[in-house]
Amino acid sequence: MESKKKLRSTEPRRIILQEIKHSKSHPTADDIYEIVKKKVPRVSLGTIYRNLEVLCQEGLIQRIEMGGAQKRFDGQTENHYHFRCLNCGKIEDLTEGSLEEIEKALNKLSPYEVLGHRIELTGRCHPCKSSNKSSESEAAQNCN
Amino acid sequence: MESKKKLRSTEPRRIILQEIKHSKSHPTADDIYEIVKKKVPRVSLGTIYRNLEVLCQEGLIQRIEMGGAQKRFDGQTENHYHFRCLNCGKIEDLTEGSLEEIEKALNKLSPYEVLGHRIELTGRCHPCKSSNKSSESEAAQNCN
DNA sequence: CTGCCTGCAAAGGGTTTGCAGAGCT
DNA sequence: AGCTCTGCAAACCCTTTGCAGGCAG
Repeated sequence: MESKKKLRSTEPRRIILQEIKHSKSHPTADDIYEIVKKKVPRVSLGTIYRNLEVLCQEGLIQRIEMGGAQKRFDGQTENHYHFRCLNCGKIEDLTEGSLEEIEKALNKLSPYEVLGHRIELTGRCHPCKSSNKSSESEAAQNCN
Repeated sequence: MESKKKLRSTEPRRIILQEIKHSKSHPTADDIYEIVKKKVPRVSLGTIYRNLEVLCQEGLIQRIEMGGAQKRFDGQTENHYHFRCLNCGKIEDLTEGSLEEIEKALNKLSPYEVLGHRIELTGRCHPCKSSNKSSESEAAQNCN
């Protein structure tokens, strides 16, 4: 299922992988570009995208493409769910809880062959809830 | 929560709303453009996008922005789930089944205030499964 | 040495926006 | 009449790609 080709270990590639694995912020391609540029000033955005693509193919990282404009990347490749704050846009992993019962129920849901699934919860993170300043309306839930 | 401003009833807007409500194919902006153009040849893509935006804000339609490149729109505004075929890209609504037990389990999942959620199942629809020609590899599940 | 990987720059696709005129209400 | 909506076209943003040179294995 994964390609397992021989990947070369180049400096940009090493840094990209390492940053995504260590980051908890689900960075965008551009976030990663900025980070890598600090260590490899001449790196280009094209290189970032090409490496993200390759690393995804190898199953070393994962793409998140649910709500929101830009794609984000996740170093955790196990199946898990995401919480996205409608106010500040932050994305967090949901790893706690009884995923099993959900997954069991999900598999009954489709008449087709189910190979995978994605779940994204939306709402407000604690900081946004307490500060209570809504930078985006709640209508964003249905239409961001 | 929804704006409920006075929307004018113009021909493009009427047709756009009607088409999305009647369509089961979760059309993209461009799909809608093609349809509307048959009845209003001079309509522009800008008008399509502006109206989709407004209709979303009013809660009359819904955006689907999970996997896949282009955004798609859905006339059904109730919370429901989608199945996307990894092979042909088709998106179908999942309305059957015990959504309740899933939703109950989901609400326990996040430490934050949960306002909504999206679930997308991926797999193969019947036609693609039987024809068995994979236009995209299954690796696409994690990385499309 | 081989061929993967890179930087650069241009192209691509989808979406948004500024403008002046047209159409609802 | 007044303000929204429209067509048109340009701008935008993110992402992808072609090319020639560079570097890992």
